[in-house]
Amino acid sequence: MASDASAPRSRRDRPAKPALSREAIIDAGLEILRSEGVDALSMRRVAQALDTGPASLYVYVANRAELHALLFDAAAGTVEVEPTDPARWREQLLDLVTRMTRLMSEEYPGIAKMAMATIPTGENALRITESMLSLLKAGGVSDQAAAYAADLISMYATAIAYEQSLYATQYADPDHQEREVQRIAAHFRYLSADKYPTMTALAPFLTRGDGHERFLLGLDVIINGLLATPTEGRLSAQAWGGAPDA
Amino acid sequence: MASDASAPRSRRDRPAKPALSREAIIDAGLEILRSEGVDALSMRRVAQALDTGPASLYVYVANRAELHALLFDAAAGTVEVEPTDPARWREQLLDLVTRMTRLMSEEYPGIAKMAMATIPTGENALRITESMLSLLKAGGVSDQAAAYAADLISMYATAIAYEQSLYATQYADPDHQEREVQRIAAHFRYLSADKYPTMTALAPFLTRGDGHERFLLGLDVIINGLLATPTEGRLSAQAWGGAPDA
DNA sequence: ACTGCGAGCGAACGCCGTTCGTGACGAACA
DNA sequence: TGTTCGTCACGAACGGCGTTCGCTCGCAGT
Repeated sequence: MASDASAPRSRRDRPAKPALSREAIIDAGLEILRSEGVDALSMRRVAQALDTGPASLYVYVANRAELHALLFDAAAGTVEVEPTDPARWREQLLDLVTRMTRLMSEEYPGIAKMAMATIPTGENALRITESMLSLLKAGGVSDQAAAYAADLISMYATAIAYEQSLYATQYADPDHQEREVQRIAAHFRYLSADKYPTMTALAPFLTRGDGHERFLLGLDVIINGLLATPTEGRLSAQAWGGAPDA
Repeated sequence: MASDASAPRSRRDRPAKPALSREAIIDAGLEILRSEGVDALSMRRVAQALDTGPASLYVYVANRAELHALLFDAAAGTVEVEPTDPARWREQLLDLVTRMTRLMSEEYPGIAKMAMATIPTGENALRITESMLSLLKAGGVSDQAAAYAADLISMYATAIAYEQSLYATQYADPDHQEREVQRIAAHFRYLSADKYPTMTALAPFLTRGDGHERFLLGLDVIINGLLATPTEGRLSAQAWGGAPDA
């Protein structure tokens, strides 16, 4: 929302300090999130950025959880969705989920934590869910399967982003990160082959591939599984693919 | 040396206090986790349960993160794995993952948060991973696919448990929880059909099914997807199903 | 009997989320 | 114009957190 220019007088027309508002709080929060990560995002830190005390925020925001929800949806607003093209549904779906994940793991590191803690019900999150459902329907997925798949895929994107953002913040130095992977790989190799026969045998495979490759493969597995799981399988038709009853 | 009757006696005056140890700390932590949830699990709370100050814990535990990792692995120790029976691999896998999820969402509510924050590398976590890999291999999954699937399935179990434990702690009253679901369902129904056509059309499906049913269906989707995704698909054979090169 | 060591722990530091009471000030009203 | 009133801003405080510092003192080794 743009600043209101129609009101000639404001509480404090001093240009020195932009009036406190929900938008100002969200903007400040996003900036902190982007530059300092989610751990730095405290009420006090946001208040400090707005040159005020933490108590002042509570006029516009009920509590920390609400601030987080607002910030998440504001961040989600930067994800653009394109109209569904049925011929390219799978490609579009992969692209959408990739951008969601990138947003949560790179652009606003740590914001995935917020998405895990609450079901996102903000306007922008709904816009993304709408697009995802539309793409799934274009792919010929049944109503019930699409509804559940949207949940599953969102969860996947969020969990992946959460893990990746954790590594990114924990090992800011890429070399350090590489060394950590090597350390774990070595750990696998020294395991007792008696106790962990499969693991030792598969050790080379356990640490293979970079994050993005693994992400795309997981997405493929989910989508293929969706298409391969019968709409009325061994579970009740009502729960999985039947008609709504309410 | 109780010289002053009004002054509290020193802790040292007390005789047989169970000596502080890593095990005692873990036991106390598990008990708090079980009865009060992960949010109550602070260094101070554990110290209090052991009738001491928080500083004393740091002799045995490096920091909060290490305590969490220790607790997670101790909890994982209560999950029993049975020998792989190739004929029943799928059933056994579902059972194993179900028990993992139940552990994290019900028995030790909130412990899933710890599993998301670090790759579990404790002895008991490895035992479970070993079993999972063995079951996947018994199901005819390729080496590379099994290695990745173990990751994917663990992530799924953890994320599901995390969500469920959050609801459980947030809405301790089951009625309240039910009402919350209804509230969200109503929210979906009142969405603008212009902006969210697919969502409004699918609204009845979006809130259907209880947690456990959804959990099992997701697991089915993942396993089916695993079997349906070609070992050498559109991605390089080296990354997905090829032989190790190291 | 003495000594060195290290476990145990009291106290403190600097964070955190949240609440309370108060003061300032524009708007409405007399 | 003067007065009241409601609301926003905010200083201060409360109770909690993780972690560190340095002291005390029981005990093992001599």
